[in-house]
Amino acid sequence: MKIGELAKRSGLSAHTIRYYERIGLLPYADRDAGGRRDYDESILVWIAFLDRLKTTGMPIRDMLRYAELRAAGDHTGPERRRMLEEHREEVRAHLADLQSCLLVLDTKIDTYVEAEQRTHSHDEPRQNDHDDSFGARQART
Amino acid sequence: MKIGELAKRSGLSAHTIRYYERIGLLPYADRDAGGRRDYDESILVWIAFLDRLKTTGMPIRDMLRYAELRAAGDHTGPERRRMLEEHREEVRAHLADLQSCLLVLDTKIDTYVEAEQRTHSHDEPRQNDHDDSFGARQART
DNA sequence: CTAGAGGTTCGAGCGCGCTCTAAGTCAAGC
DNA sequence: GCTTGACTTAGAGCGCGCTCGAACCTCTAG
Repeated sequence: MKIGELAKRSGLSAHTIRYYERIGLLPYADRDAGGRRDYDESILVWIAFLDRLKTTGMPIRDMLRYAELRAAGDHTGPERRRMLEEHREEVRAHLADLQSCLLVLDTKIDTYVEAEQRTHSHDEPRQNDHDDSFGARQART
Repeated sequence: MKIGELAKRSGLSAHTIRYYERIGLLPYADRDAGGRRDYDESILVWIAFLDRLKTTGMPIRDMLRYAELRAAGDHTGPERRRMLEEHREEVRAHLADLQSCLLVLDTKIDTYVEAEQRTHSHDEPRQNDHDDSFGARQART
């Protein structure tokens, strides 16, 4: 598989794939006679895993560390495990954070909905601005 | 309240507070006789709200848009509501994403745990590398 | 034989969200 | 009066994660 097809199948751009190889996130790919990268299906699994790490907010430098440990051999398993466990805790914490923010968003939206309902029933609009306001004080954007 | 105290109480740095004012996320603060910013307690509520938006991944340019709408007056309520609703959907989607990644992480960690158990019981270590491997192929980091 | 699609390398550039520096002002305490 | 320290401004710099441009090469179809 050439880089273009890998790009399509992995969702990364060809540019990004080359960049990842450059920094060591992806292995140095075999080249064909013309010097072009030729990939094996198996790379997709590794990219998918990297994607999970990325989605969950792991910085590239940590993914790199993980990749290095992996390349260093089987005996680094325990450290890789530790990395993932630590990361998992961070993800859980972030998840909890997001959930609590969601609740706040919900109530905030409710406030707007109620304000609109009041506006539609009787003709006097009202303010709901006791919380996140700075309204007219900010003139220039 | 001076900027230093606000920094402590809001968790932002004084630098960041000035930066937010500059770009319009925070209102232009009143200055005292000596030209120093003097804040009212109420700013904390707005900062807390911004923090939620930030935590949930809203880019600054969108927060700015929200702030502008707010400054534009009460009639922009519906659009602000729309923004928040849209944002909420993104947050929900991201949350779901994270949760599914967490599951993958869990099973990945399990794999490592099992590998370690095998290593500890009989002396022959084993590989678990059918998935995210590129092991020895990557030499130079 | 030629055109065009898609590949190569190297290195510069970009968008984001801060973060920091420099040079100066001001107010309080010794 | 002098020092200290928190503040002011304008503007440069940074770390991250790409993203793109330039110049060149190679394979394939017509």
